[in-house]
Amino acid sequence: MKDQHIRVRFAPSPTGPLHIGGVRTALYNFLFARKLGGTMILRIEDTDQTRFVPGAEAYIVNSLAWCGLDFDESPEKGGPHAPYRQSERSDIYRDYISRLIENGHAYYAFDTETELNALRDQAKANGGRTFQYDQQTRKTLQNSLTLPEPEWRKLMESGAPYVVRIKIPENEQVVVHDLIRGEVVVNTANLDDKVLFKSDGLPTYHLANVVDDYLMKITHVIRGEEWLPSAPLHVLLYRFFGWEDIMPKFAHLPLILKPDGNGKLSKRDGDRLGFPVFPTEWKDPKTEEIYSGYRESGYLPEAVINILAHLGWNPGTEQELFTMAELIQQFSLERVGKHGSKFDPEKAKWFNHQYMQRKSEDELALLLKPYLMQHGVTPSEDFLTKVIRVVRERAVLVPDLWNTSWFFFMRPEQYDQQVYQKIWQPGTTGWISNFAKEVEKMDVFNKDTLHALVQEFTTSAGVKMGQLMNPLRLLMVGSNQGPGMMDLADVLGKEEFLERIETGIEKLNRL
RNA sequence: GGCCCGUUCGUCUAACGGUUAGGACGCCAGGUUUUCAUCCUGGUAAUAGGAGUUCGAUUCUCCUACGGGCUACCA
Repeated sequence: MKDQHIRVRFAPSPTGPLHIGGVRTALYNFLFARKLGGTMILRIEDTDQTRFVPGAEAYIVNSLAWCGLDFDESPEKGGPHAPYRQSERSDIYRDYISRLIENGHAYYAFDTETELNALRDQAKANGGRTFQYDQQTRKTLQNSLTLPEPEWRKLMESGAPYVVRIKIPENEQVVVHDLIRGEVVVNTANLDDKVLFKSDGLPTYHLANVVDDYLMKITHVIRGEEWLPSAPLHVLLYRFFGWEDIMPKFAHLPLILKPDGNGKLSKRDGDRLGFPVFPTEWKDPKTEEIYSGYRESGYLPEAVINILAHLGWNPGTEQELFTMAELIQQFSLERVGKHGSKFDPEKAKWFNHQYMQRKSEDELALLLKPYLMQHGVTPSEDFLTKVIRVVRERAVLVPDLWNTSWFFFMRPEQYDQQVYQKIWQPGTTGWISNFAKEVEKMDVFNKDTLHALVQEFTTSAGVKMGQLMNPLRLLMVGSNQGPGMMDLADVLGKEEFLERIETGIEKLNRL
């Protein structure tokens, strides 16, 4: 087992954007493969044509790429087991389903969806029980087990729609060995005769994933917990095909839950609660609805990865921040927890802040550039660096870079009225003008010399620091925001500093 | 309803059967910053309940409660 070549797959269905739960599943597969020198495969599970959403596959690939996750084999990259889209593999499944029928492990069923739905409604009305197509009820339904062969053959030839169902054996214990949960034992009496092959000629997930995992030589199936209930069915299929001894190992990951209330995180929770659930923005092609993404909200991909890695997994140390390389090195399935985790948007922000602080000045400048262009400002590199130095620590998300620095590039147009009312006293205009005159005389203008001047001025004029500094800030920024007053003045420079005092006082006096 | 999985501070989590039950986020308080944040220091706060096994259970077993998942010709 040690020297076996690890092969894992991430197998989404292209029914829409991938939310962060799916991204985390992809991430854990990726980390597992990369750590053990294995192969990471993307397989598109598009056997349900009715749920196909245009653009979803590209979204999945691109958004994972943004997160830093890539594949060794995939639909676009190809690989030794191509094609990697199940819709392009339908002939393969046809062969395998025939084998199951020949072996007596599957059978044809002719009951229509409407008939079965009627039975379900009836069962519900009668005693709250759910109708299942299983070892009991199949005896009373229309299938190749109950109908004489000539009869069901005739039905098929007449073009009647049919499906193929697995014939679940009676009263057997099926054991699933799960790397995260240990042994899960289920009696076949509780399993139903799931459809393996639909009347549209395509397999269901259950058949397709088992056949493909076998053909693609998958060694480990790492997927969400929602698949645990059907894992015994999959084990049975491996057994019926005679592949049980080379069956992949299973690891069912706990789910990511809503931050409030209960239940698994769903696509609408994000915009309902004010945080993204998708890695990148998604526009629903049908409804035109827009779902926000981490990228567009100003999160860094490395932060998103760190958040997800740490949601359900921990290295057993007190390390919180990881590079992808560290994750690859430290990841192990053994240290994945068993229980679901509520997503914490506040901690997500904290992670992003940490990564923002780790960026170099050049990297931050690059992140700020789009906002500068958008506002038509073209500062020198030197000035930009100075600005970044004084605002960087306040940036939690990428847009904060601009939100906390715009006033370095543009003069304030408006002045916060509340702040004005609060700090502007009868003598303020006079003090500021006198102070400005002193500033004008300065030969060297920087944070130290200005600070010295402020101290000297306040003492001799008999005003408090705040009485001078707060109005100055309002004149520079238009509000009570921003970096330290001395840093602010230092970056702005003497000329601009005085200019803003002059024009600002003019504007304020007109109010 | 049935089947399966789970349960340590509000949240994410750590703890070979022996710890004052640790860390992180949040929150609260103080300090720095004469703004707002950041930052620093400190604090608050948990083993769901009940039986058992054991010299000793957060840790093992069972029951209960609660939570979650599944229960489609969807994945």
